[in-house]
Amino acid sequence: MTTANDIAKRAGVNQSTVSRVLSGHPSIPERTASKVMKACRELGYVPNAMARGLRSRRAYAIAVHIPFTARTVFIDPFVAMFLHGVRQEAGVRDYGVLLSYVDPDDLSVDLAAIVKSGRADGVIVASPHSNDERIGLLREEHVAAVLGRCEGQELGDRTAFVDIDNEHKGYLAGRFLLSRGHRRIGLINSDDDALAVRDFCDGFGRALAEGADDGPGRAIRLVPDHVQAGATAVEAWLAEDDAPTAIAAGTTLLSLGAHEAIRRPGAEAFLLSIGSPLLDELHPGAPRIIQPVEKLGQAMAAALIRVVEGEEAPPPRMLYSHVVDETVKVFEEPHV
Amino acid sequence: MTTANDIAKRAGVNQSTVSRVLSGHPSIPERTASKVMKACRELGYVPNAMARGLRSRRAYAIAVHIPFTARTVFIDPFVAMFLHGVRQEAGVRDYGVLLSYVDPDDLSVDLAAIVKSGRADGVIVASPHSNDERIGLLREEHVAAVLGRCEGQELGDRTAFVDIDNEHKGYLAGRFLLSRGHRRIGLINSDDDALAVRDFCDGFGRALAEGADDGPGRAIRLVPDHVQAGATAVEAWLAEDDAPTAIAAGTTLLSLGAHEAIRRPGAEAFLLSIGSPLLDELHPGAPRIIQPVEKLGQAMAAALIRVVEGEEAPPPRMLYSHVVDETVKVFEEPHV
DNA sequence: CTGAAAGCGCTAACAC
DNA sequence: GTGTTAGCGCTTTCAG
Repeated sequence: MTTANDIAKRAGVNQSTVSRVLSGHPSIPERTASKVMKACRELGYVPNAMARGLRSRRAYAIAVHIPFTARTVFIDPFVAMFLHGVRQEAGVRDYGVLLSYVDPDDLSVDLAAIVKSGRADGVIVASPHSNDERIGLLREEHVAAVLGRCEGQELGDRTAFVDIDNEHKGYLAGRFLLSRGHRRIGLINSDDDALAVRDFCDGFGRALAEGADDGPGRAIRLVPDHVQAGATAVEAWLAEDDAPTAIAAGTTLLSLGAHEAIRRPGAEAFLLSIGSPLLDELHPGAPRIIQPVEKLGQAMAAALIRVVEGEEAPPPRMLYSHVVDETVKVFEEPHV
Repeated sequence: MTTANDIAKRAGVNQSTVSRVLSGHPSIPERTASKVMKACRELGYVPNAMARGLRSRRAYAIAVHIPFTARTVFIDPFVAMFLHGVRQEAGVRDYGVLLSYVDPDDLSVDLAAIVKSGRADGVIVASPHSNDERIGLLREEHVAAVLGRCEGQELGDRTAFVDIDNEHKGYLAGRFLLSRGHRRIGLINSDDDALAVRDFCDGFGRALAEGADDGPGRAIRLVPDHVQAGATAVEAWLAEDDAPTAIAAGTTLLSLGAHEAIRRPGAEAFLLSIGSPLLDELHPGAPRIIQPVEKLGQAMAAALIRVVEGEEAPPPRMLYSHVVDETVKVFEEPHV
């Protein structure tokens, strides 16, 4: 194992000089720096992260907490894309990414422990049900964390918020369908009690109020978040007398289910799906809502790293979706 | 921040005794242990992983290297399930899981660096194209690693191999279709040059030789690994004169594509898919090959941890798939 | 600008 | 059985 001391000897300088060169300390003459760098290269030196972390009281790593219990996680590409974004941003800033373990049978896992142990400097909590009690603990322990939108959460000085604006997403969906000339528009969404779902519905309702024939009461249907449930529900809906002429689906799985339904004989409706690589494969070119999922991962990582590096927690931030139709036309709704 | 010293003072013992208690050292009287544990609980003590790692020269963490560039990774639940398995096993053994960052544009990332830096004790390389040159470096640097099957890789003393037996999987697929009475059976698989694909085809060919009418030459078709490509190919195939009466699909996406094809008018064939939560959603109850994906993650993590804990690298290990049909009947092929 | 030296919190000899 | 002690490899004062 090569240490900074080995480099120092080889370069004929003091070990602390090696440290300074490697951490980009100012006022190091070119000549010294290059000597050191050369020695590093020759010996294939990689600084020991533990020693560095122990001394500097920083892990240069962030943890990502994702409840892997949900079956949906295995199906919806959301998580993979999100993680990709996190890694990208963390990688750029030379931070490691740790998967925070969650025992499926024991959700009482201590989210703060991974930070208290010094393995990570902060946590990204990517739970859709982020208003659980454990989050309060993070703030109490002054653990750096970034969360999605969570109602009723106080802003700790080490807590940042970044999320996709689901209300806007729902509004966007409604506005888009209206813009296509539809007046009886419907939304099928998950019956999950996640905030994301409620916000989406709220936004959709707001759009409805601005131009649809139906009120929100009749235009939104909540079903279990499964392909088959979505297919069944949409099929039944379209068979009704006052069936909508256009439907938006609020989740990836329901989108797939809705696609099943509208191609069954007798059913006919314009369908707006949630976009994902999966949808692109199965229904290329379908009108779809594009969510900035990778960007969400990046933004959460960036916000967290900012906090752990001592900057003030940035103000809550929302990311906005857009609609793509006919593979070229992009539909956007300005967000206030 | 609470340290072992704080615990020691509170419990009225020496700091090293605290260390001993926490690392389950033998011959510690019940009374001392409980005093220490009590103090830990009261102060919410979490040992500092860096200090521990620095001293013991172990990170108690493993890295997972997954090439996140491939679009397929976002669609196929394989990766999420695999990661789940890894985390599960690592969690049980109190190891952290680190995502090894891969710059999509720069695959020259040093796989050994994460271990040399002391952030992780070993690497799981989950690349499907695992016969790339970087792996040789792992062995040269004596980095603990666990790989899938890779042709031509020498066994380093710190290198373990665990993989799903794809040859067996192909054989299983062929045998299953034959067992259902089909004599003209076909396989549609990815045209990717991954070993996994070749092995699958080999195994399928072996089964064919034992009882199908066609030779392997005509019975296997390779197409790009996309839903649409699979659908088109299967549709065309089934329209031919000597069309197979049963088809196996070799990948998740091709399975979905094949499903598209066989429900188009005029096409008719028995279809054996690759199982996944995604398939369950879209085509519940379809005959399918169940691969032990989570188990693969667990097994790779277990093998790696064994190696990093100083045990000899276990011999290469294969995991076997089975077929589920009619939601109850399980079809297995013994593996030699 | 660079060297010397003091630890970060823990583990693991080594004493007793 | 438990205390004492010497570091692990690095960062960071403090001198010079």
